[in-house]
Amino acid sequence: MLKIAKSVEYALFAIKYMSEKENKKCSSVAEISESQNIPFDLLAKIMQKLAKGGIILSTQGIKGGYVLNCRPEQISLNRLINILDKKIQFTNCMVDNPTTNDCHRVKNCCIRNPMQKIQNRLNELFDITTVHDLIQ
Amino acid sequence: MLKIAKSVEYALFAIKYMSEKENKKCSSVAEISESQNIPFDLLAKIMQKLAKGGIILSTQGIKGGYVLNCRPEQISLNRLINILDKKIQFTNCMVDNPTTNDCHRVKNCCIRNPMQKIQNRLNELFDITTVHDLIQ
DNA sequence: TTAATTCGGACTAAAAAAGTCGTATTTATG
DNA sequence: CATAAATACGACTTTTTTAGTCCGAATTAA
Ligand code: FES
Ligand code: FES
Repeated sequence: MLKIAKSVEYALFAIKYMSEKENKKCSSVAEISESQNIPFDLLAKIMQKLAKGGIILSTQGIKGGYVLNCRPEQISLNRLINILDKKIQFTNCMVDNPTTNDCHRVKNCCIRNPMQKIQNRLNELFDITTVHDLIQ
Repeated sequence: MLKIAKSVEYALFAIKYMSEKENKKCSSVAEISESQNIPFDLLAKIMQKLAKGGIILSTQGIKGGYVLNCRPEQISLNRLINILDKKIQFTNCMVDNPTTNDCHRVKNCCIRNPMQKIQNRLNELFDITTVHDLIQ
């Protein structure tokens, strides 16, 4: 089944929440988790990845939390997916230098090139789609 | 990870094999499985689905096997995916009449419409891509 | 000092995909 | 008619991936 990971879905709702927060106040994981019905621990991990990925800024300690570091218009779906360690990889040979370890057919794989082309189209689609497009 | 199911990959190789068979002779699962390095039992199930889906015709009994029932140009990737019981479903709410059972957010889900649009684009892509495009 | 918060890794559980097995049915051929 | 080689079909197991949980540490406002 070709599906978008739940973590990406959760990240979208979290970003939406933060983007609607008045005058750039930061939001705690607890706050987002409760209001958006997302498991706390899971969301905590997602937020840490978003912070590492530069999408949000964190403040530690009591009264800490997260703020958006850029506008949803500036975040592509593809970037979000990458930050959350998810991948678009149609076949095992869709990597830079595929070895027989990736797939034994690699030496003489007739589907590699055509598959790559479709995958590229999907990547383009995910590149031009912004988080803003998805949460408005 | 957005990936194409192995069964779809296997089906492509099987169809390629059958399409290259001279004068419409039928191919047994054993024959395809060995030449294409695909687990016998798994391929057997795939072939049965392809037969039910009308892509290939089966002949039972000794000297039986499968023949293509249409040309690879006439089979879209989407059709192949559907026949093999795989789905393109980005979120749980990407169904005809989503209930709160599919996802509790369904009543007021802001990502449903925009997600549906991207998913539609992917479906279009998979509709215009034929098996022939993938195995040449 | 304390309590609320992020940080980060290890772990478990659930779901999906991949693969295996057993038994029945079909049919060409000796 | 008996046999062997093939498909038919469903149940089952294993592996992989995703989702979710837990715990202890570090940070910091009050
Ligand atoms: S599918 Fe295996 S190498 Fe391309
Ligand atoms: S994501 Fe749950 S209803 Fe759309």
